[in-house]
Amino acid sequence: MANIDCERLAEHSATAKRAKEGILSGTDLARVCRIFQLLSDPGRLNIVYALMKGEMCVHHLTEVCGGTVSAVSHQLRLLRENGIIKAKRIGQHMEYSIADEHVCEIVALAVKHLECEVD
Amino acid sequence: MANIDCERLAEHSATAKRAKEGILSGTDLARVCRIFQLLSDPGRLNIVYALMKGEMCVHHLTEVCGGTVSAVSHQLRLLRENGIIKAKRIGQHMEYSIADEHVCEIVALAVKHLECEVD
DNA sequence: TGAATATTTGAACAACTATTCAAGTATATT
DNA sequence: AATATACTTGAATAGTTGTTCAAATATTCA
Repeated sequence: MANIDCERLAEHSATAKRAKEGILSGTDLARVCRIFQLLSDPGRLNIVYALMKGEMCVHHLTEVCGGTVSAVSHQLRLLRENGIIKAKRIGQHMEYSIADEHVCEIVALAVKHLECEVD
Repeated sequence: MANIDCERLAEHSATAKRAKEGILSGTDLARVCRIFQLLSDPGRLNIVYALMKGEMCVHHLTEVCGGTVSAVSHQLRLLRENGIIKAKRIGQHMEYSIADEHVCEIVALAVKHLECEVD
């Protein structure tokens, strides 16, 4: 029997069809998720956010972001392995810098939108 | 003794000072991380991406995103508790939709940038 | 009221992740 | 060569997270 919801549910069905057609491929999905995952840790986000201000060595990054040098180093490795940052040796020091500007834009957008929210 | 790195290291130090001044506050950092964390799971990202196409009920979402109804429901709860989506009862169904357009923009940017990459 | 459909929920379990600590490598200085 | 500084790495551990399964709730319809 036709009830008041039929129209709305038909729309849902049409939306589902469109959504199914436009779904992200397995590899695209995995790549986008991986980026978000890397940015989901406070330590790593701090590092990326700090490097957006300029190049720095591990000691300075640790000073800015807190924690131990070892923990920061582990996080730097993850970010580097995933192409978000890059490293260059300068004598005894390693100079870290941003490798993927796209990721910076995503971070900048997220921070900007956060500040828009009124709660 | 002055070596070739001094200038660069002095720059690092100045960058560190700037980075320290501009660091995200504890709560801002946590909120941005939380958003990224919610988007870092393939199931949840699929859900958000699907809802960007329009409103849908749990059954349709499960059809689009795969997995079991229970798993999708658990993920919907997390997204809802964090204000990313909202729900409305329509008879026996729940109609889920986007609550935070900012998050959609972040997802859209991430997907768009992914497609720019040449590798 | 009772059966059917749609969704939620809690508990348990397996998989993953971040940190710590100790030991390792790399470079510079003496 | 020996020491100091800067950083990395591996293993262990504790905490977190996603999924599953079974049971519960909510609504509709006969």
